[in-house]
Amino acid sequence: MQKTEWIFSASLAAWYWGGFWERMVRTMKDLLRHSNVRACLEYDELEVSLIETQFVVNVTPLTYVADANDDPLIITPSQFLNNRRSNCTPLEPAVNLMAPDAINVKLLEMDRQRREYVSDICERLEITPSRKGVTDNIIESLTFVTTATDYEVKTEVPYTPVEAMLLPAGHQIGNEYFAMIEQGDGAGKDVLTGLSNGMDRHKSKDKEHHSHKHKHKDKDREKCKDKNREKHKDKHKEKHRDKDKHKEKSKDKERKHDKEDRKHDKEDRKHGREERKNKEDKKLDKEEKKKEKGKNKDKVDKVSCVEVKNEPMSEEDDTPMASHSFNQTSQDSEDDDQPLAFRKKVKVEVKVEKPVKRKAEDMAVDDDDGYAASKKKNKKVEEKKEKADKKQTNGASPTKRVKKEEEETWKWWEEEKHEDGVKWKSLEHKGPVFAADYEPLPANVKFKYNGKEMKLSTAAEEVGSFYAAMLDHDYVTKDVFNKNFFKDWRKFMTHSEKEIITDLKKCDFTHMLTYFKAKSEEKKNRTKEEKQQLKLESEEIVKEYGWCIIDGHKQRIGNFKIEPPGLFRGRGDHPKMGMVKRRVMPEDVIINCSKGTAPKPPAGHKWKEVRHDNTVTWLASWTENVQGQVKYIMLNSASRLKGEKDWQKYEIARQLKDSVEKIRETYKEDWKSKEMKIRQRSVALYFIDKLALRAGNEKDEDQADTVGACSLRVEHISLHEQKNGKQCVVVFDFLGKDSIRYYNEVPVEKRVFKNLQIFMENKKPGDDLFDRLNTTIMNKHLNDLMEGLTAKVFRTFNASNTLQEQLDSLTDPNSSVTEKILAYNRANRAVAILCNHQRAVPKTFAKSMENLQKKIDTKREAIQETEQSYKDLKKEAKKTGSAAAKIAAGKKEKQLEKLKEQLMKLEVQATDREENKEIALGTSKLNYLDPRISVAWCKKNDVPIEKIYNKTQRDKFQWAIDMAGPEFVF
DNA sequence: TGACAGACTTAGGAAACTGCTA
DNA sequence: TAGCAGTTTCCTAAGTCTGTCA
Repeated sequence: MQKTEWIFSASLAAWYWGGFWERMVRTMKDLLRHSNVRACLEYDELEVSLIETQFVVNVTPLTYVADANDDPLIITPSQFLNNRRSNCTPLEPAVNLMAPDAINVKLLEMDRQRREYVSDICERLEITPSRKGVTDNIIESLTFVTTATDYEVKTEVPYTPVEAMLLPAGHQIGNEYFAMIEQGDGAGKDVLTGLSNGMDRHKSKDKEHHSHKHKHKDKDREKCKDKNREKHKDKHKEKHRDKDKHKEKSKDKERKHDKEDRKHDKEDRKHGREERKNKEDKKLDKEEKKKEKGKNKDKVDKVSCVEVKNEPMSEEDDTPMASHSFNQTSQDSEDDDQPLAFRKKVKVEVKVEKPVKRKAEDMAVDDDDGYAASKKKNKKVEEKKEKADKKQTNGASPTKRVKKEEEETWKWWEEEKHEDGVKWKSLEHKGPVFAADYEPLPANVKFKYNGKEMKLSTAAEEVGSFYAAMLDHDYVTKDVFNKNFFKDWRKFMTHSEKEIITDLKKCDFTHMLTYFKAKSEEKKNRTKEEKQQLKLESEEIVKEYGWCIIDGHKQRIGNFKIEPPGLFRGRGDHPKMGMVKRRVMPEDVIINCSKGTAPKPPAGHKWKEVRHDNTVTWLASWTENVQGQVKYIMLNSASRLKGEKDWQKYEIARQLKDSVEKIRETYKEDWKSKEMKIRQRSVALYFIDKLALRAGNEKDEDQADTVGACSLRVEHISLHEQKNGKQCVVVFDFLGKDSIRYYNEVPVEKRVFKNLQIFMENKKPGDDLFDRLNTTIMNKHLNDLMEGLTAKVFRTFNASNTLQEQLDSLTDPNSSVTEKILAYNRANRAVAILCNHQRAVPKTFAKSMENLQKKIDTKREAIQETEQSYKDLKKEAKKTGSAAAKIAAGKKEKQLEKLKEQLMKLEVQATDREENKEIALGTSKLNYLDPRISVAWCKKNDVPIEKIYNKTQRDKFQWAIDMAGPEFVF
C-alpha cells in the first residue's frame, strides 16, 4: 500500500485536544504503535515532532477502522480537525494542515474492552461527568464524532485516558497498567505533563535564581550557560547512542509483539522525559530537522494558505499563573521564559561611517515578495520577458526606449511581476540634487556676543544661521536642543572663536533672524513674473532630476534632493535634538543604477560608490551623521515599485481577515498558558489587535522614549477593577510614535486583567510590562500563525476593515453626494481615531474658529431680522391683501429658508472642524485604508473619485482605481 | 541569540499652493 | 486683488521588519 504523509502542527492538535500537547504526543505515538498502522513505527519523525512542535508522521495504512456499525471509517486530516469542539467555528483554512486531502488514515478498531477500560479509568480517577465526557470524547474523536464542549481540567490526578484508550486490543487491563503509568512518572504526578520530573526540579531552582535577577543576573546567566554547555555535550553523546539503538529496533519491529511495544512505550516515556529535559541537545539538530520539515512541506504544498501553529500549551486552572508560581513552567521554556533583560547586551555606540555593503552581483536573491496572484506567475512568460529585456538592454539606451508620452499611466498591475527579490531590470537616473552652497551673510548682518558685534568665520556663521532661523521655534526653549547645538557649533568655530564664545546665552542672533525674515518676505513679495521664472527654473530641475527610467518606463522620484544641512529636529524629548546635520557631499553618496548608466557627479567631485543592486529600490543613499542612519533617494508613491508593495500589503491584510478569528481564539487560549512568555505574548497581541497598537520595537537610549505594545512599561498602564461603571478597565497613557500621546480607557476581559496584574507584580514603574517579549518574538509567532503576518498587518487590517464596516453602515444610498462624502469622512475619522492619528491643533485654529463663529452669529442675526421682516410683510399682506405685499412676503420667506440652510452648513462645518481639530485623516487614508474599498464605494454610490482622492492620491492609487469594481469588498 | 545594518513604510509639521471672500 | 483659510506637497524623523554576523 502506498505510503502517505500526514503533517500537522502538534501544538494545534494539542489545542484541539484541550490544550495538552504532551497528551497529544502520546496519543499519536500510541495510536500509531497500537494500531495496525505499523509502518509508521519505522520513522523518527515522531521524535522530531516532540522537538519541533510539529508532527511529521508517515503512515502506511494496512487495515481499517470500523465504527459501531462496522462501516470502514475513511478519515481525512481536515475532517479530523474540523470535528473539534462543537461550540467553535470550524478550523478550516486557518489551520495549515499540510496534508494531502485524500489521505485515508485508517485507525485502530475500537473494541468493547477498551471502552470498558476507559469507563473503569473514569471511575478510578473520579473524573467528573464532563471529564468523563471528555474521555469518551477522545475515544469518539478517534472515531471522529466530537461532542464535548468542556475541556477544563480541575484535578491533579494524572489524566490517563489516552493511555487507557490506547491499550492494545485484547490486552489485560488492570492495576498493573496503572502501576506502570505511575512508575513511569517517578513521582507519579505528571505522567502526562511531565512537570515534576527531575528536569523541572532543576528548573525551579533556576527560576529561583531568576527571582533574584536584579542582584545576580549576569552571574546567573553565565552559570546557567556553563551548566547548559556541559549538559549539552553529555546529552549529545547520549543522543547518538539512542539513535543507533533506535535504528536497530526499527529493523526488528515487525517481529515485535504488542507486549514488547508496551515495554518500549514505557521506556519511551522515561526517555521522553529525559529528552524533554535535554531540549537544548535537540536544538543542535534543529537545522537538520528544519530541512527535513522543509522537504515535507514542499511535498504537501497544496493546502496551506494560512498557517496556524501554536506553541505548546500547558494545563492550568482558571486562576492566574502567578499563583502557581513559575517553578513549574514547562520544560520547553527553561531559558525562554526568563525576562529578556537577562539576555540583553550592552549597546555599541553608533558609528557614522558604516561598512560598505556587498556588491549586487554577490547578493543572493531574496524571497521577500509575492502576493497570491503574483505567485502564480507563469515562468515561461517571465523567461520570455527576460529575454526580451536582455535584447533591449543590449540595444538602444533606455532613455531612447521611453515612449513619447511616458507620463501616461503605466498599467504595471497588468504586467508580469519580477521574480522574487528582483526590483528592476534597468534603472537610469541623473543622481540627486545637492543643497545649494552656503551664501555668507551680507556684512551689515551682525552677530553679537555679550553685546558686542563679532564677525564669524564662514563655517561658524553657517551653523549659527541654522540656529538663528529657528529662534521663533519652540525648540530653542529646550535645554537639550541648546546644549547639543552649542556643543556641535563649537566644532565649526575657529580656535579664537571657541575661546570667545563660551556661553550660548550671551549670543545674539536676532539681527540674523530679522534678515532671514526680510528675505522670506522679499520672496513672498516677488512679482508675478519673478515667481513664474522661479517656477520654471524649479520645473527644469524636476524635469532633469525628478524622474528616472526604470525598466523602460519613466517614473517620478519621490525625493531627489539631498537633505540640506541644518539642526536636527528630533521629536518629543529627543536627546539629539539641536545637533548639526552636516552638509552631504557627492563623496558621501552611493549611486545605484544599471551598469554603464551611472550619472556624472558634480564637477570636481566623485561618488562614494556606484552600485548596481537590483534587489533594492533606492537610487542613491548616504549615511546621515546625527543618528548614523542610511538615507535614501527613492521613487514616488505612484511608481510601480511602491504601488506593487502597497497592493501586496493590502492583500496580506485581507488574508488576515480570513484567519483573524482563529488567531483570536488562539491568543485567547494562550491567556491561560502556564508559560509567562506565552501569556505575555498573547496579551500584547490582544492589544495589537483590539487597540491597533504598534509593535513597539526596543529603542536605544539616544532616541526619544516612546513605546508600543511590546515595549510598554508598568508606568504606562493602570488597572481599575471598576471605572466609570465598567469592570476590568485598563488605562493606557504613554507616548507612541513621534511622541504622540496615547490615552485610552479600555475595558478588557477578566483573564487579560488578571494577567496584567501578574505581569505588574513586584515591578517598578520603569520595568517592562512584558519582560519576556519583544517584537522579534511576537513577529516570529505571528508568522507561524500566518505566512507574512506581522504586528503591522493588524493595523492595516483593522483600519481597512473598520472603513469597510463604517461605510456599509453609514452610507445611505438615497442621500446626496454631499451627505455621502460626509459619511465617508466620518468613516475615515473612525479609523484615524482607532490608529491614534493625531495632529497638533493648527496654530490658526482658534482664530479660524472665532471667525467661523462670527459668521454663524452674523447669520443668526440675519435670520432673526429676516424672520421679523417676513412676519411684518405677512401681516401687511394679510391686512392690505395687496398682491405686491404677498409677493414680497414670499420672497422674504425664500430668503429666510436660504439663510437657515446656510446657517446649518456653517454649524456643521464648525462641528466638523472641532471634531477634526486634533485628528489627522490623511495618514490613514494614505497608509492604512485599502484604496479599493474607497474606489468601490465611489463606484457603487456614484461619488466622483475626485471627491475622495486628490490628484496625488489618485496617482498613488491608480492601480486600485483601475482594478476595483463596485462589488469589491475588503 | 542579540546587536546591528539596511531597507523600507509611516508620520506629523512646515512650506507652498490654491481658491474663496471682502 | 490682497488676505486669508484650507489643501496639497514636501520634508525628513521615526517607526517596522528582515537579514547578517559574531
